[in-house]
Amino acid sequence: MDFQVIFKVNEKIYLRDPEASELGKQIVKHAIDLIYELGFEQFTFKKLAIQVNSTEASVYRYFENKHRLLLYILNWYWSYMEFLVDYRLQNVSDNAIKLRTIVGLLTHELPESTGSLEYNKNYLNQIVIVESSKAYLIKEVEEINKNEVFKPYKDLCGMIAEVILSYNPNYKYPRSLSTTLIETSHNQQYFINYLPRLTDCISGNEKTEFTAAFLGDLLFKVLDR
Amino acid sequence: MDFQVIFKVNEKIYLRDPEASELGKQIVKHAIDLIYELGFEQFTFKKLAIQVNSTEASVYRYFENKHRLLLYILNWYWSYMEFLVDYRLQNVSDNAIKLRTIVGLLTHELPESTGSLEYNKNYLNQIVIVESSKAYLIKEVEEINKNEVFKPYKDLCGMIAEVILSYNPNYKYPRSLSTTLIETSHNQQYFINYLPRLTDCISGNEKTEFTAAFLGDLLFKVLDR
DNA sequence: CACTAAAAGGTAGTATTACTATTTAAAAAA
DNA sequence: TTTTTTAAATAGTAATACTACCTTTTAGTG
Repeated sequence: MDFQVIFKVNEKIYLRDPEASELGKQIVKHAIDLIYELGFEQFTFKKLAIQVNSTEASVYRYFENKHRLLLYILNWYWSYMEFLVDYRLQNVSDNAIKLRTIVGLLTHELPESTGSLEYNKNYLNQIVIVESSKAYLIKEVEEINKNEVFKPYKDLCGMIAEVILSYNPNYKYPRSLSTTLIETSHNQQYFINYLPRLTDCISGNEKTEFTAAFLGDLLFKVLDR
Repeated sequence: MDFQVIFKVNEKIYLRDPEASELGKQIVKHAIDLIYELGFEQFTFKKLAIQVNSTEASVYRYFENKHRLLLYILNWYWSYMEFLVDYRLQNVSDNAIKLRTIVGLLTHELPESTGSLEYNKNYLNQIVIVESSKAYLIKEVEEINKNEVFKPYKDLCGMIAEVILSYNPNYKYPRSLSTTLIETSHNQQYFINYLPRLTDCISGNEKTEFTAAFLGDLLFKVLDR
């Protein structure tokens, strides 16, 4: 069984729907490659235009600026993650297993699918880890928040919060714990690779499982009393 | 009793010691004001030069670029926070009280001192909340990490980790929990103000105490079993 | 099928940003 | 006082982040 899932990203994020044209699709696809390669700071529309064999001005037809393009990519990711969580929790009745599944999804690479024009999931994952906080840590948050550009993140947070409450209806901070889970999964994965002294991950071979172990331990200790 | 505390910031961070001249001090002081006011993205050396009645090139004599200047400010903050933690834990023998004191320090504004040429502590606090992750979420992390520019952060993390271990010697993730505490304190304080649906803080009047309550609850549940 | 309108994309610019090389001024040492 | 050193300003450049305007392509209509 293999199927393609399409997400409609909030149209306030873009000027012209990148899904509606070949150039648009190339822009998003190559943007993911380039942001991964250069980092968001060094990434420019000029460099992106060269990659897609087009011009800077044409990229500007699709996105107001590179921050909007990042938001587009992250909205896609958050929507996809919410879909994955929902999908993987189907037919699971045990709330503890649900929570473990969520931790697993937040701390591991996205499943690679066979669809042809899909994004590089590994790159996407790294972009989420390194760049996602730059989407909201800006002066214009309140302004752009009015356009619901963070709705997919809030929805994902809400969905996880519901599972937390199902597991322990008396817990007082389901949403804050949910965002802590998400943000800490990014932080720890980043620190393990670049600033390991900020973590307790010592050997290289436990890298992939460390964050899940830490977050799983934390989550159940918090909810089990 | 009132005294001034001076911190020597790692000299690899600057080109010329800003503490050694009047212009240098003005640069740092006004940088804090401007980064607070404009956000790090909109902050430029040109704008800073105008504020200190000098020129762009003169600012460049002190710092290689605005990222280094941010690092300088954060190093100062991390050192100051480590000093404060150490100072406030003197003569406290109860490890639970030590942990509560740490949570309090991480979630509240820095104490305003009466020293004349000091920085605006409120602005500094907001800069830490909003901009600190931008200091390490960059392509050059590994490169600049070699110059020990994150040492004060690691030291603060290490000091908190020690208290965690004193409270519960069996806990397996003292450093990761320590960074989680620090980073989550920033995240939650930010979300409460700008994206409150990502938290469980509903009424405006609990804003100041919410993060401490959430983190205190989390910390002791994690360490008490 | 020709003609028009609308949409998509490209050309060619500008202001700002992020720097640097060179020059001048001020302070310290001889 | 003169020389040397250090600090700061002037005057640039290349790259970035856009914008106004023009051309091409596509779609719709008589």
